[in-house]
Amino acid sequence: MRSRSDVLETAVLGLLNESPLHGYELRKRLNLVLGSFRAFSYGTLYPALKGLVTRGLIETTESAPPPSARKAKAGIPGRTAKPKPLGRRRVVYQLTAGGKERLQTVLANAGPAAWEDDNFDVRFALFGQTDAETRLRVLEGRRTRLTERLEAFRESTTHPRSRLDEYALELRRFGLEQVEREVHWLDTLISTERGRATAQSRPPQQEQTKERG
Amino acid sequence: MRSRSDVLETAVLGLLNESPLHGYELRKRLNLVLGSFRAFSYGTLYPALKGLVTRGLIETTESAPPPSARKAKAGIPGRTAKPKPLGRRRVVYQLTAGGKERLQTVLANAGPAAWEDDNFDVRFALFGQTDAETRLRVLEGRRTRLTERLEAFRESTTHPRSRLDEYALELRRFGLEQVEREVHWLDTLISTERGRATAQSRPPQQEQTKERG
DNA sequence: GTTAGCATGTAAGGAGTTACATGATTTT
DNA sequence: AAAATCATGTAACTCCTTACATGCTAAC
Repeated sequence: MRSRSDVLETAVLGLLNESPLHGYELRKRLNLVLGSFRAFSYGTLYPALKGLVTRGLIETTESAPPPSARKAKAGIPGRTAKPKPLGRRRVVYQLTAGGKERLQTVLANAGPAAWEDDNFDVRFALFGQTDAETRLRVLEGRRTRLTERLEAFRESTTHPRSRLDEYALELRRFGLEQVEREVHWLDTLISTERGRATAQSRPPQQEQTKERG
Repeated sequence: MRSRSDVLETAVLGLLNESPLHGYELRKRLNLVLGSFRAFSYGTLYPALKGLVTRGLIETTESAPPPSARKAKAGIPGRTAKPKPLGRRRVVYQLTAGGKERLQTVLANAGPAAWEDDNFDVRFALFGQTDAETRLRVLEGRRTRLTERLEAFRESTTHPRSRLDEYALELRRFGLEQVEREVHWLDTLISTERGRATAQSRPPQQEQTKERG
C-alpha cells in the first residue's frame, strides 16, 4: 500500500516513457514540465531513482560518453576500445516492463488522488499520455474539488467568527480570485475535451509509446 | 542565527499580539488568516508553542474555564474556589516583552526573506501591524521577485531545449498567467499604498497594540 | 446515548532541502 | 587559469503530517 503523494515517481516514469534520460537532464525536464510550481533538488531525485531501480520500475543502461568527448576521441581511433570512462559517466535510466505497467496504472486512475493539489499538476502534464475519458474525469473531479473549496471559503468569510483586518481580508480575496480563475480555466479545458470527443466519435486512446522518437 | 522559514513563529506572534489565545483557537485563526494556502495541524502547532515558551517569546496564563462551564458552576457558588479543573483546561498563550520585541524585529524586516514565497503571505497578512514604509518595500520586493521569475520562465519557453507537449505547455501558460495576475495585484496595492502615503504626509506608523481589544 | 466538536498533546515517519564531496568539460 | 556548467551522489536536518492517546462538552 503506497502512500498518497508519489509525485516524483509519476513524473519520472512519465518522462522516461517519452525517452530514456540521465539524472541531471531528467531533473531539468522535471522542473521545466512542472514549471515554477515545483523544483526538485538532486538530493531528492537521485535517491528516488535508486528506489525505482530497487523496485524494478526502471533500469540503468550503460552511459554513452558525451558527444564532445566522443568527437575528441574520434581523432585517436587507437584507444577507443579502452573501458576507461570518457568524460563524466552518465547513468541513463529507462523504463522496465514493470515500470511501463505501473505508469499505465497510475495514468488510468481517475479517482480523487488524481485531482488533489499534490498530484493534479503532474497528472495534467502527462495528459498527452492519458486517454481522453480519463482526462475528462480528472478535469471534472478537479473542478468539483475547487468549487467545494470556494464554497467553504466563502462561507467562512460571510459568517466570520472573528474579524480579520483589512490586509488579511485582501489576501483571502485574492486567493479566492485565483481559485475562481482556475475553475474558469478548467471549464475551458473541459469543453475543449468534450469538443474533441464528439468531433471524432472515438478519440485516440491507444498507448502511443513514440510519436516522435 | 535562525533559519529561513519560521512562518509559524511569525504568524503565532502576530496573532497573539492582537489578543491572547489558546492553541485550538489559534490554529483556527491561523488557517483562516493564511486562508487555504496553508493549514497547520496540531502536531505542528503544539510543539511550536512549546518551543516559543522555552525561548521566552510567549507565556501561558492560567486557563479560564469555558463560558458554559462557568455558567453551570454559577448555580453552585459553594464550590467555585476548588482548584479542580472545570471543563477541559485551556492553555492560553500571550506574548512576553521579548516576544513583542521579536515580532517588531520580524515585521520591520524589509529584506528578501520578507518577499520570498515562503514568507510573503504571512507578512502580508500582518501588514495591519507593519509600518507603511516597510509595507511598500515588501510589496515592491515581491513584485521584482515575480517579474524576475516571469522573465526566466518566458526565456525557457522561447528557447526550448526540449519540446514540451500540448498539455505541458498549457500548464506552463496558465501558471504564467497566474503569476502575471499576482504582479498586477501588487501594482494595484502599491499604488494604493503610495496614495495613502501622499494623502497624509506621515501615515500612522505607531505600534497599535489594541484597536479593538 | 452517541456523534460531533472542543481541547491538548506525543511518536513515528514522509518528503524534501541544504550542504558537502567529487570530478570532468566548456566557456571566458 | 578561472569560472560556469555538467554530472552523481551522501548525510544531516527541517518542517510538517498522520495516527494515536486522552478526555470534556454540546447537540441530536
